[in-house]
Amino acid sequence: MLELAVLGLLKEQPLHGYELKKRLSDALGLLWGVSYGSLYPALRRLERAGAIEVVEAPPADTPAAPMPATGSIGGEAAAARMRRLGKVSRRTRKAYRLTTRGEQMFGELMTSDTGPGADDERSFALKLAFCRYLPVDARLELLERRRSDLAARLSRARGSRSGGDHYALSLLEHRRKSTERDLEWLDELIATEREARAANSPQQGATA
Amino acid sequence: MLELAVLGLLKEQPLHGYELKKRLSDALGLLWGVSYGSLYPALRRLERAGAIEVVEAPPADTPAAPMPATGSIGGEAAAARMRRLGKVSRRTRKAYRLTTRGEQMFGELMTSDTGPGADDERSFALKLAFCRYLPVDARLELLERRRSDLAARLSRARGSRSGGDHYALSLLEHRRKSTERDLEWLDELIATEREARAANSPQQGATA
DNA sequence: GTCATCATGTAAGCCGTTACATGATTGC
DNA sequence: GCAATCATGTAACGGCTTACATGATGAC
Repeated sequence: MLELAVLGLLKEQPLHGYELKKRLSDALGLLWGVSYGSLYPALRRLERAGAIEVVEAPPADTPAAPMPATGSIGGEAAAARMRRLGKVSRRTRKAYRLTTRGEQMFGELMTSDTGPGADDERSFALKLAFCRYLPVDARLELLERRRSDLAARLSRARGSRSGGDHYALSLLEHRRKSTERDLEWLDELIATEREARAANSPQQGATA
Repeated sequence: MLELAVLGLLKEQPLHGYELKKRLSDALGLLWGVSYGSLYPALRRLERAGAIEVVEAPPADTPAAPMPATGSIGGEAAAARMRRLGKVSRRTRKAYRLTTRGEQMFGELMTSDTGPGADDERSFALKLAFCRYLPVDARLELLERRRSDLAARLSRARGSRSGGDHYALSLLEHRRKSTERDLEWLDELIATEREARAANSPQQGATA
């Protein structure tokens, strides 16, 4: 999971560990707080696996300027200050770039439904955050897999005997409603996706 | 967390490992799937810590009969079949019972806000499922602590720059709504709790 | 020179998992 | 006897955390 997050971030631009950590904690951090103790080992694993490599030419000091709203904020403040002061800040940092093998690995991780925590909340959220890199069909498959997982959970929840006191019941009920709303949301996403696909290949029947 | 779940279940009645696992997977299992590999070591830890002890007199073969809807279902089927057939089924099982130290430990775990995963979803759900054992004030504190955690998360989510594409935005928006609903739900629980407290000690001012 | 920040890493440990090994009891 | 189920455990591993150790750079 961490590796997927790293690969996804590096797909956009080369970054070094410190910056990666900040982006994981800022942009995606609303749903994740990663620590150095897991990030750096992950980077080494990925490097050994040939999925990423150290970039020799420095990455022009976090070049998020031309893009409108892609990067994080906190990381930019310091960099912007340095730029204003005319400093380039060549510290001992190692920026990593995705290799071809890394692209491939990213694709595998994005579409795999096996492995630990394949159907959990965070895993899906992460994949959704990066699913712009997927072809439409894979995107739809991701959404529909999640949908069927949630539907299964919901029917289990509905079929379960209501064992417990007021609090347990309230909890179960709240979770049930929450899952129902998740399903509605997913249905919207799926519908949008289907429309987009239909618009891109209008020669096919629309109701298929 | 596992230990809290075990203590909570044993508070109701003595159980052996196999049955505990079933209840964790059935009743609470909608939000948790525990394996033997973690359950039995946890039982040993708890026993060494003096929180639970092996019950010598067999616990009358899972005596959930007098209670209306407290226990799980799946576990009862087998037991009921045996009862029908007149067998008592004295296998090599070890039933555990909560000690005084265990009661104390349960209280500490229920009210502690430190430790790993103190503010995560599952931890709160678990505590809520057992909070009938808490005094009203502790219950309110639990609910309000959770409320303030969620409120903080929400304000962070609102203040975050909307970095990302359609999918990331949709995800953030959905999570924001979801958190808002969690807060509403918590507010209901808190209100109910306050009413109950007021009803139990009506000599105090109602608007305090 | 010293402090804050940037930056990279290691070590120990927690909490849980899967897979495996073992054995008792009962139904057939 | 044999298979299914009940029941208890161990071994190996995974992934992530906290705490710690180290050092470069730049502001003042």
